[in-house]
Amino acid sequence: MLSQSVEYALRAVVFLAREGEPHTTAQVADATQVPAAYLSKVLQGLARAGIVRSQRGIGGGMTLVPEPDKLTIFDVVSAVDPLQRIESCPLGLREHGVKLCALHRRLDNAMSSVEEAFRNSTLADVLADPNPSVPLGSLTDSAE
Amino acid sequence: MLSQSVEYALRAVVFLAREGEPHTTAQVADATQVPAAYLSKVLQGLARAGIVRSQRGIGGGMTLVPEPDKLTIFDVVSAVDPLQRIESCPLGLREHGVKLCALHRRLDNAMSSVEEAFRNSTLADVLADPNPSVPLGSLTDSAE
DNA sequence: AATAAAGTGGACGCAAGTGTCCATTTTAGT
DNA sequence: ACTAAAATGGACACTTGCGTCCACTTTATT
Repeated sequence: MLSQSVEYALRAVVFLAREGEPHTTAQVADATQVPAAYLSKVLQGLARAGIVRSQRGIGGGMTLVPEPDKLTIFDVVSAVDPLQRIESCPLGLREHGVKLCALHRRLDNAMSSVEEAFRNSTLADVLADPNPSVPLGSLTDSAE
Repeated sequence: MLSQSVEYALRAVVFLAREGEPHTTAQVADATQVPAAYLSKVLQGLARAGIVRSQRGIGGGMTLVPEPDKLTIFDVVSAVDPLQRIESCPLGLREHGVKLCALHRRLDNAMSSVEEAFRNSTLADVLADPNPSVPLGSLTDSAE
């Protein structure tokens, strides 16, 4: 339902939010268990969206731009692979104007609940979650 | 987010539920604005799942098997392209046992809300929806 | 038995998502 | 200036979802 790219992007963003300092793509890839070359593309997308800043050369790497409490899961999803809401009836029938038919109304309501849940989850929320299982095998704390 | 096949399957099922009588794939395709040859494959999937019964030969066609109030959107989605819930952390880290980390807990909660919404929508509900926009350009009533 | 209507199955083509590789560019440090 | 580190961009390969086409089988009707 959510694409691989979204999954990778979220892992990367959580990692960067937790670490704070700039990290190279290779480091992020290693910590998040994502193919480095592919993650590179995903991060480029995040950079274009202003979620991440990239710095070339020695000492460079990727840094999270927004404060973790200002960045939501929805923002990340939107940057990589936006949730597609159903705006108008896919049948394109004139009978259905702006209003959605019973079926698509229900489908879009489901999308809406997902969007809402994502909008209400900031990165700070995720990091602060009491759940003992850490979001990522934190490289620095107790990597293996 | 939901696949094209799911969209097509739902349109077909709504149509069949509304009509009652057996209809050929061509008729369903025409009424639902779906490529006939492709719809054929989708319907085969629904037939395998027992949601639809197919009858060959003259006078044959596709018929909905369950009563509309016993068939949910969830059933149709599951038959065609099941919602994939997140069972265990995709990272496969031993630290995370059965429990999901904060990130994936949130992602799966979103999936969960979608599943719940779909489980609570029967085809009968969809047909009975007060919404003026009909689910499909009903072929029989006022097709064009 | 012949015929026409209908679904079935398999092969194929196309596009998009995923993933890899490499040459190039930018940049910090010496 | 030189070098090493890092991101960037483009080309390529693989897989999957979407879609088409056609030969084949099943079946009702005459």
